[in-house]
Amino acid sequence: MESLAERLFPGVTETPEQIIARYPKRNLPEGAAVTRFAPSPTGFMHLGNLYGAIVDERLAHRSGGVFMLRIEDTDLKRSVNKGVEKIISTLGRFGLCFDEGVTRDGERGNYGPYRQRQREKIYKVFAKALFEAGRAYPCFATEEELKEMRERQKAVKDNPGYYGKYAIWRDADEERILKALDEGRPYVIRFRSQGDPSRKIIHNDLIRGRMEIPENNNDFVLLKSDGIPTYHFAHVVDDTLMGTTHVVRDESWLPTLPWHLEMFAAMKELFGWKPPKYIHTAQLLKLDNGKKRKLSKRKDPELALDYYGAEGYPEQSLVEYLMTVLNSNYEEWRAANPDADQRDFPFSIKKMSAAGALFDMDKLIDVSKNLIARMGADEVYSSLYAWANAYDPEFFALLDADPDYARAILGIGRGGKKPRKDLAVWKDAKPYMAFFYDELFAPEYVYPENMPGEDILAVLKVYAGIYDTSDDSAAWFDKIKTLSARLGYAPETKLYKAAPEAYKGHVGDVSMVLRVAVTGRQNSPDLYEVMRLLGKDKILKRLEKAADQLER
RNA sequence: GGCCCGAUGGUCAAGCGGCUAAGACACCGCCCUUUCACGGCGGUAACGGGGGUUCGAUUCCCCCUCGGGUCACCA
Repeated sequence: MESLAERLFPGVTETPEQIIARYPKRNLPEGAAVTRFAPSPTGFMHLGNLYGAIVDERLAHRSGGVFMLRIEDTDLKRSVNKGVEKIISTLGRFGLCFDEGVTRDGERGNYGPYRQRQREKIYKVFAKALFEAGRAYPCFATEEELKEMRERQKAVKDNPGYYGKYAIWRDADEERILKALDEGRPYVIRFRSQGDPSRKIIHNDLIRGRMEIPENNNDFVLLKSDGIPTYHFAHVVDDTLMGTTHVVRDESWLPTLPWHLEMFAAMKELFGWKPPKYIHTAQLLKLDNGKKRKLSKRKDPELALDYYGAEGYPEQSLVEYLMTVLNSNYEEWRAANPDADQRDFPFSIKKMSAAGALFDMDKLIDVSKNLIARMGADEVYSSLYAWANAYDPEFFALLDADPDYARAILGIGRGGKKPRKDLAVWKDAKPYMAFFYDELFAPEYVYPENMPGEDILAVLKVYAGIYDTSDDSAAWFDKIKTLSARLGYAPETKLYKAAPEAYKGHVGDVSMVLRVAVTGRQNSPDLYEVMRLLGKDKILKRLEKAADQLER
């Protein structure tokens, strides 16, 4: 004769002890943290994912522990083809690599399977054990019934949930259950709570410290009607079997923490299980109409990590920025160790804030500018090259056609004690470099207002005759000074300032004419360097073009 | 609405009973400078309110307020 447990959990042949034996205690040094990144394979990777993953990775790798990837695919609606591939490659770009768990072509490690769908039988074994211990029961309530119930609760201002008198299947006798089973009605397995919200439990969170939270009294779902566990149950089972020591997740999990703790308490009685350490992280917020709110997938493109790739933020910029949010002393450390590897920073949970942080794009841009300013021209070129290859074919073609030229352009003002910081993202490079390429050269001839047209024309014409590629920067500038003086402009700015009435303007004005003619705009990096790179032919053509424009 | 979390300048934040309340970003001014970028110097700007505890509270406790989160067979 088949028992009720066997009918409720068909196909369960193993015992909990057999399974537990397959997941031995890990052999790791004292204090080593085992963490896991456990996303649903939605294919959507966002800032919060990265934020949490950095914490997981740092904790594991700084302690000589293990960083694993577990895929929480218990909800089919959230699964997407290639989702896993996307997760691994995205995190990989940010320098986060897993030691264990799901991989591109399978999985690695002795604590798998690491995809929850493939662990179905394991969960059932433990659910069955809970049932047999009186800590779980089947519930045949339909969705409509539950919905109705919630409405009733709302109407009488009771707390929503499946508890107390609302737990209609909690005390069903075997006869009733068998009848429902015979009728083939779908059912879920619920946890039988013994909690009382008027009592408090003490929880020590690694970020928030000591917390007092009411006990749970909800008979929440362990196994859904398709036999797949909810997140809550899977969390308890997996993180125990896999030996997770630290669970990092965002604070929106705090409200269900009492559920998890009560499950652990039940599992402790049965199998001696203990909960991991919890790290409930603050959320990244955004200011919207003067109000803070959680970043939203629909409304905020900057939530998606793909956004930063397309804009051309170096991956490391985002990591650096997130580190400054994660550990308040990171900036100080970075200032003292400008060239150190970010991984050498003594990351600490103690330095993490419990309060939510507004995502600060200005700060990210600043961080990114500094990061790019520290790179050499070759590194800038190769990163820019890769970015353009993916996002800007026209620009890519130019970069590809003459790598040395591009590298030389990017090398202007780079490498010294006070490097230029023109670039925050790779997208900035095209407008910054555009005038170096005839294909992109789109001049706007705006000359100093104090200069009459004939003087401008004279500068353009005369200079065309005296520019010499072999001049060094001093000789080059001397020529401009001499030209200035000849036309009635002060050869030194100081002279002009001392006696403005004696001159029509100063050498800066004359330089500006040349700059505008050659670069097509009023701002540029060092004009001497610019001209050297452009070469005499281009310079002469551009001077001529500018003169033509003026004469017309 | 119940429950939970949080609260120092516009933003991120240091502070952990006694300070002229750091620093960074942003903003403004000056200097440097042939433009820009960089750099230097300086400036505006904060402990949400009320009660306690204490010789003394930004710091500890309570209440209020405000902000956020969460109340699924989603994670």
